[in-house]
Amino acid sequence: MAPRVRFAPSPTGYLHVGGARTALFNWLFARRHGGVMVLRIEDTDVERSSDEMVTGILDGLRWLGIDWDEGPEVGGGHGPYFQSERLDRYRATAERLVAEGHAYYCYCTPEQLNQKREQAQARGEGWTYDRACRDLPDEEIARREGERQPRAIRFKVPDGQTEFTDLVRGRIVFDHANLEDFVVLRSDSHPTYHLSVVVDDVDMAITHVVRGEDHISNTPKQVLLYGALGQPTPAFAHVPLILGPDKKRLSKRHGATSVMEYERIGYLPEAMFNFLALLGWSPGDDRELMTRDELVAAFSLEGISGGNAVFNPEKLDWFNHQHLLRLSDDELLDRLEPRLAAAGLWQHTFRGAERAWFFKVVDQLRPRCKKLPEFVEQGRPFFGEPDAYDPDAVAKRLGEPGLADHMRALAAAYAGCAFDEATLEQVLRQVAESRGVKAGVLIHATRIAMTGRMVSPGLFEMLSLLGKDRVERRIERLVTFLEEK
RNA sequence: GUCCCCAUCGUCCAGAGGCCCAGGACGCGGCCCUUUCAAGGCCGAAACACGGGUUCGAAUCCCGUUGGGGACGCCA
Repeated sequence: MAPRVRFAPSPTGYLHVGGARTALFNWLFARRHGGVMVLRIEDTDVERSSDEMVTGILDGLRWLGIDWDEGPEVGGGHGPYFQSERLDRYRATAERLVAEGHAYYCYCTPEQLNQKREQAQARGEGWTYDRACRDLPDEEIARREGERQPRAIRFKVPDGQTEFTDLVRGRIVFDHANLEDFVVLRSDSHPTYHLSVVVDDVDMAITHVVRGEDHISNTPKQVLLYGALGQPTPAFAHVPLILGPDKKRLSKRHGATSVMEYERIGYLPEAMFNFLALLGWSPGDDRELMTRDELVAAFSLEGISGGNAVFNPEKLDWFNHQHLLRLSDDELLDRLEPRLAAAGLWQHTFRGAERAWFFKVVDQLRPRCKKLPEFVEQGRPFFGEPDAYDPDAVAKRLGEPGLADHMRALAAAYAGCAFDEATLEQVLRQVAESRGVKAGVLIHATRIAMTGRMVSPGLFEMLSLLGKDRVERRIERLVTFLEEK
């Protein structure tokens, strides 16, 4: 049977890297086995959920290339896929549990419970619900119902143990003594997570629940619910968490955690995808740089490691650089256009007459850029005008006596020569020799003339790409600058 | 406090009893290339948390300790 998995985010925040990786593992598993990827929005927390967050999450998934077969915007035969549209299902199920003796009405108020909890904590003890309402006499219940007293519905946890097999960790056993009679339906008749997740996973015929390790301790409660509802339990796979450098759960204070933030900073989705996939999982061999298809082909839940993983930004940068290096010219062009346009450096001719030239420039930039914005900055001398001369560059490289004259001589020589790299280099070296200076003096000065900076792609490649007019103009400008200095 | 999970280089992983005085990658150091900066190539430093078992033999299995993480809500 084809597996059915789901990613079920709560729209109380943007898609963060931890959630993205969970979604990614689910997706890889579904695609690997020809299964179905379901996207479900868990918006039962009315207070904190918002539509804006829903779109944000969908955008994040789409950016990463994680698509879904059933869910928002695509529909499917097991919907609705928003929990807020399924409230009747949860209520009916909760009442059914009560009717069948698996759950009971609890009239304790949140205030009372908080008080008891705080008292216990003050004593340094944990607190679990004291089952005050578990065995209320029928008349008592009838009376309170008659008075329409607000009440929640709690699951009646039986004595014993619950065990389940986790696909990444093996057998896990919980003693019911450590489980409390948890609420399944709140007094406002909204379901809690435990109920809604089980009802939905049953309704949506989910076969494999792949989620964060923080859900392990919730699992026995849900297994109990499956049992009470007479449903088989799905397979579980709890994936490790992503940690910050301080080994604490990754959060805002560690820097960017929103997936779309990485898009904004200039990371490639394929790099992010590759990096995230390898964070806590490996194909079993030494491969690291992988395409989406290779990852799908190699994926297995067994390859997920048990320990938490620290998010390593340097390695993400490396992945990004490697994927940048492997992008086709056209793909790179597509991703660069909006950024160049935003910087006022885009010409429509880059897709037409100057297309080949554009790609040559980009080839020079590629090995030097780890993120997209660097193409804009380093490409500025090619696509626009050079920056103002960097004071450090001026101080370090323009101090040679007679430099203005040397540069004038270079300009004169360049005026009459072919503009290929080899000739450009040969001519420059000849000028340097005839004037009795080291070639480096002219090279560095010319680089500053072209870019305003001390670092750039190879000088002669650059000169050739810039063309005679621009090279002459920029050398003249430097000469003027030197003479006025 | 109770319960659960985890434990190989700084970091991410490989390793499913002998192939391991532990392999790859990022990062770091050095060298080469070189007009700068990268890229690239080569070399190097760097780990089986600790203690008991089991076994002819343990990074690999078991127990304990320690350490880290997670969960204990009418949040998801």
